[in-house]
Amino acid sequence: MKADRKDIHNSDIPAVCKSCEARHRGICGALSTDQLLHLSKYTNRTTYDSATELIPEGEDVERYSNILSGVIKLSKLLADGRQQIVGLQFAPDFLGRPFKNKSETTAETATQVEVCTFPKSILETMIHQSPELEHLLYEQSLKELDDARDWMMTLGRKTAAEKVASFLYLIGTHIDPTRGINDSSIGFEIPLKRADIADFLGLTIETVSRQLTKLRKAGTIELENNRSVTIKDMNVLRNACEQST
Amino acid sequence: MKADRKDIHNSDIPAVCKSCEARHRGICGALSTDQLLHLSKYTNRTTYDSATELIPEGEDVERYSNILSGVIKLSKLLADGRQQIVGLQFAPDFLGRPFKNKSETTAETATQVEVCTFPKSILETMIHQSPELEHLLYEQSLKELDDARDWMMTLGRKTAAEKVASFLYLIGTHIDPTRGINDSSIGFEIPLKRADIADFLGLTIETVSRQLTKLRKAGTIELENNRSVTIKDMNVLRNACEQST
DNA sequence: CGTCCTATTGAAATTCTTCAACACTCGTGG
DNA sequence: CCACGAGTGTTGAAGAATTTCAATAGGACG
Repeated sequence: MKADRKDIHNSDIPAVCKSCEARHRGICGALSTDQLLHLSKYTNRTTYDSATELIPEGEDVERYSNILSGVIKLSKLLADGRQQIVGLQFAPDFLGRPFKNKSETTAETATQVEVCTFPKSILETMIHQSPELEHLLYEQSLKELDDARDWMMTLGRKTAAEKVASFLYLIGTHIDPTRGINDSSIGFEIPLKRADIADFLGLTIETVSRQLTKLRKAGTIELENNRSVTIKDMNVLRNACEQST
Repeated sequence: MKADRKDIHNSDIPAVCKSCEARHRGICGALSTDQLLHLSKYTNRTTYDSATELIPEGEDVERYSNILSGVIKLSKLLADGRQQIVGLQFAPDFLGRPFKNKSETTAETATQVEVCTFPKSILETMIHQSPELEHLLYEQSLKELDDARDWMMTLGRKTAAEKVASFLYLIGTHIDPTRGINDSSIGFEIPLKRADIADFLGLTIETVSRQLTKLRKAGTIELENNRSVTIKDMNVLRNACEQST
């Protein structure tokens, strides 16, 4: 992957892009210095509060984004109010649905979020010029598809206890990119409130709460307050995601 | 979309490709006559019986395919045997996971299936030469991602009755591409047995059976035998996919 | 004709939800 | 400074939906 990135001199890079994760691990890594410069003329860095709706379901989107920090939830709504979160996105993910005017999902911030937005048209022009850019977008979609299908297993076949464990495991493995892969114990802030967790897992708030209590009483996790959790041993948690017994 | 396809003279097209749906609506539409000719040297048309495992989960895949007829199910397995079908694929879908050696899912025929297979390496070389080909593959992945997320709503938030209705609606809208969009009544063979339907919906065989009986008694469907069904009115069925009451 | 595979149906058991009460935190305004 | 209300989370008890267990039936095939 690294070899695919354009060989650019750091000095030529637009200032806003210099230390940007989207350039290192996101889609901007596919762009040449010239392209980066061109794009940066139209970009807009913005910080949003938690619980801000960025892309309403079914409405026209005029800008795409790169997520710079924070967590975004993608959700769907039924007419009677039932909700399902169909994906979580972390930095430096690309946010948007290329080649389609209307989004199939609502995108909403779950935490405070910083994004770098740019007009749809600019990116789509660049896609036509740069197969490498389209390739990176394609790769992200394939990854999202793999993730979505993994989660379908969780939604369709796992018990409430396994679902909650799977959720904590997912967050634990995504929230902090700098975490060593071998750290068996980690602590973090859960980026979602109970209602969101419930909507992500296809459960009720109460069931989520009860299962968290059960994990706490079993010693698998510690809950400092509602949001901050410590996984005592990720291996134990991983086992809890799939109780073969 | 049609304007994007290469302008080719019918006489130059390889014989096997002439009436192939993969060329009209599948990924081969992105190929020039020369490319089609090149690819066709390595293709292999095969027919498989129902319940044949084409791609085992986690194993190396050496060939990709286009589905020419029939239905393929993509599934995942937990250690204790619980199974979830994470997608169904119909003609002329492309089958395979590009840019990854190991498949994340098992691909198995649900019905008798005819495929056109070709070596992974040939396609991946062509992808590098033809951005248009990669674009079509990308578009299919985006569609699969949209479908997967739709289904996550079904798995996570719908009742058993709504799930079974959603399944019949999905099949009814995919099984016969020639069907008029306005036909309110349609009949078809359900391509999955009860156990598969259950694995697709995250239910048990018994619950599926009971819900089908309920739909039959309500007059929404007719069941000629276990496999062949008539939807009396697709609009009524669509409403049953999401009972707002 | 017996066996395997598939599907249906009933009754009991289980899981999860619903309903209800209560606790905690935080910001605001008296 | 404290009271109040909104928002969030926990816990218990009752209820509902779905699963599990068990029995039965039909069709395909040797």
